[in-house]
Amino acid sequence: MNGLKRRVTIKDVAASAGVSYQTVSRVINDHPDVAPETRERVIEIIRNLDYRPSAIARSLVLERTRTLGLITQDLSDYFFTQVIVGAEREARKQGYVFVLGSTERNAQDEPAYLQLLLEHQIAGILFARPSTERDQRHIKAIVERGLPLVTSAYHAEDLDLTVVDVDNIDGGYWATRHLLEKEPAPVAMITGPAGWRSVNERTEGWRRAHAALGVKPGPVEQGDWSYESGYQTGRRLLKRAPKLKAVFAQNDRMAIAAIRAFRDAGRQVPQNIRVVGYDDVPEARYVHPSLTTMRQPMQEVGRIATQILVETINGKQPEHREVLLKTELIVRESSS
Amino acid sequence: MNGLKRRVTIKDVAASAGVSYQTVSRVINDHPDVAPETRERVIEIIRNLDYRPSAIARSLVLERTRTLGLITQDLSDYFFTQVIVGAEREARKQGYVFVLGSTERNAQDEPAYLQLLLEHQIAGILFARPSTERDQRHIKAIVERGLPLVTSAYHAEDLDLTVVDVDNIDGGYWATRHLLEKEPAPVAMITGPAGWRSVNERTEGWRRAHAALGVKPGPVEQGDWSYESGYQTGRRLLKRAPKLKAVFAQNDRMAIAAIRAFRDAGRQVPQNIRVVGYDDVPEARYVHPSLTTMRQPMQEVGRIATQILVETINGKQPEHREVLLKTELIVRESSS
DNA sequence: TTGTACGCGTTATCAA
DNA sequence: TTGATAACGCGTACAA
Repeated sequence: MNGLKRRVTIKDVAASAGVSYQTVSRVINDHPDVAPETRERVIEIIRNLDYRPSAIARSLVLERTRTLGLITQDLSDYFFTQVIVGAEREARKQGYVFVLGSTERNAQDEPAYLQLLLEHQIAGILFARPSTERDQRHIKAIVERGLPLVTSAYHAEDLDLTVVDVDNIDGGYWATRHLLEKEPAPVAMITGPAGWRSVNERTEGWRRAHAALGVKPGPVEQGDWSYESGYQTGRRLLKRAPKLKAVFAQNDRMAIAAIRAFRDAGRQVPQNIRVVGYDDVPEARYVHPSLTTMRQPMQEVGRIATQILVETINGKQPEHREVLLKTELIVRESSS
Repeated sequence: MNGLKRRVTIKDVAASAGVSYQTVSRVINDHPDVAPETRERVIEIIRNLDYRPSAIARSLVLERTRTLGLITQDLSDYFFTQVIVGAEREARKQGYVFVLGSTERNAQDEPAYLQLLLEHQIAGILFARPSTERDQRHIKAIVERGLPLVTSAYHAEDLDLTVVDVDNIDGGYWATRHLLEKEPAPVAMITGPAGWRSVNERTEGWRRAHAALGVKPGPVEQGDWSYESGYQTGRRLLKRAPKLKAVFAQNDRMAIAAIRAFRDAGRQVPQNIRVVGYDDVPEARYVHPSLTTMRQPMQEVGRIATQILVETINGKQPEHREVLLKTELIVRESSS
């Protein structure tokens, strides 16, 4: 077919070194019982022949792979791509690789990719996608199967999942509090879609901040994280509350688009309306006005999630079922 | 260790169905010689037992996997994440999975992940990253190994690679021509980093557009695709050419940041300076002013690249060594 | 310290 | 139409 050279096997190395292939195996796996000279000679040959042990054959006999499944949804979502970057780095460090599960929005075809992943004998799964009700069933199937599973930002009420996430209550609290401290007026909010835990939590933080400062909460509109929805909900907020002073948008995209909507309606940000977003996407610094936002340690989320996943695969019980990392308020023009 | 249930094997199915496991294998692989009733019974049992053939064992005997390697660099780059989305969808459709290679910027650790990929016996590699000189060596190693390789947007002078890309000369031409037709004044340009083929090509298109309309080309500054560099080069352009009328930035990020720099220097876009970007990132519609840009069919690039890769794996010689898809000019406020 | 036999789950070959 | 057997590359148990 194609010009793929025949694979160099452990036997080739053994023959070339004049030992049994068992000895070569011992060298590869750092077993103690092998004479130093033999070891050196074998290592030399391995290098010369550019021999690489077959992960396939190894997996077959060991009955476990060093392959992890990565389930994601939307690679254009900044949060999750950053999680993936951190996760992949950690996996590589540990000698694992990630195979890409579905990157589609459509949750219905999950069985297909799950099947694909299971056929590939993955040792564990990282769920790097937000919670929606639809895939509870699939998650449950994974858990029941006994397959190690760690999620980042994915929560399920009735399942005892290991979750690595950002402290969204805290994040929502400080985003709102920052606005309230500038001026103790109701802070309107643009939320993400219903059913997301991060949405409920950021909302809870927003509520608590108002309670803490004794201010009545402002109006709430629900978006879907997109620019488009940020623009639309921004317009609706203005209609409902023409004297709007401050807005907390639960992600940067909606914040940026809402600012655009305010501008189109003749309002100035931050002079008339102050805005805080969430994420600290790269463009937050460069849009006009630059955007005050809550920065999240996303790569760190991916790193820790992968670390816990590998530990779980190795039979260790995770110490905590939930790891929450802190956000950081980045103040820029939009709230000044 | 952990509670992983023992895997259901072909033998379990065979025993349960009262046939030899060979017969089961025939059913799985749709071989003709099997009695209809036997087939049905086996299929029934397979479903009941939730049996899935082991891709591992299958790969071992077939000496080829249905695993592809994905080498990428920067998941926060819109172009490549979209390519990946298209690639993953196509792979899944064909029964292949992608394993994630390095997502790091650092080209030095490539051997490590390449080794990891090779150990996993990948059937082919998709390079979804831009050309830089540094990894020529690794690419060459892959090609010499006879491993099927398709790149998207990655070109190498001395290697006969199969490349799927966007027609950047054409894109650069029309971006520039659009500005020149608004007003026949020199168009300044903010390029990407030196050494990128896409940069050279967009630059060539820019040059040709000036030639076509008989206008002397404007000044050129080199950025690195980042917002930050767009801001800095924007400022520098203003210093060099205070009467600047039009700018073509080779990506949207730099365009958005340059607009910000112009604003900070007291210039209005598009009233004083018209700007065109490249990519059509989602925020292009929502920044102020909204951004005129060249849209690229990125998912399509990924889809076609994967399709060609799988064909190559199956021993088919690709018809074209280079597939170029067309860009589309999206006119918005920044050039009006 | 080194070598031999066996098995992991599957497909291909050949015989029945 | 079906079954028995070898083979893929490797690690483990045991023997030498």
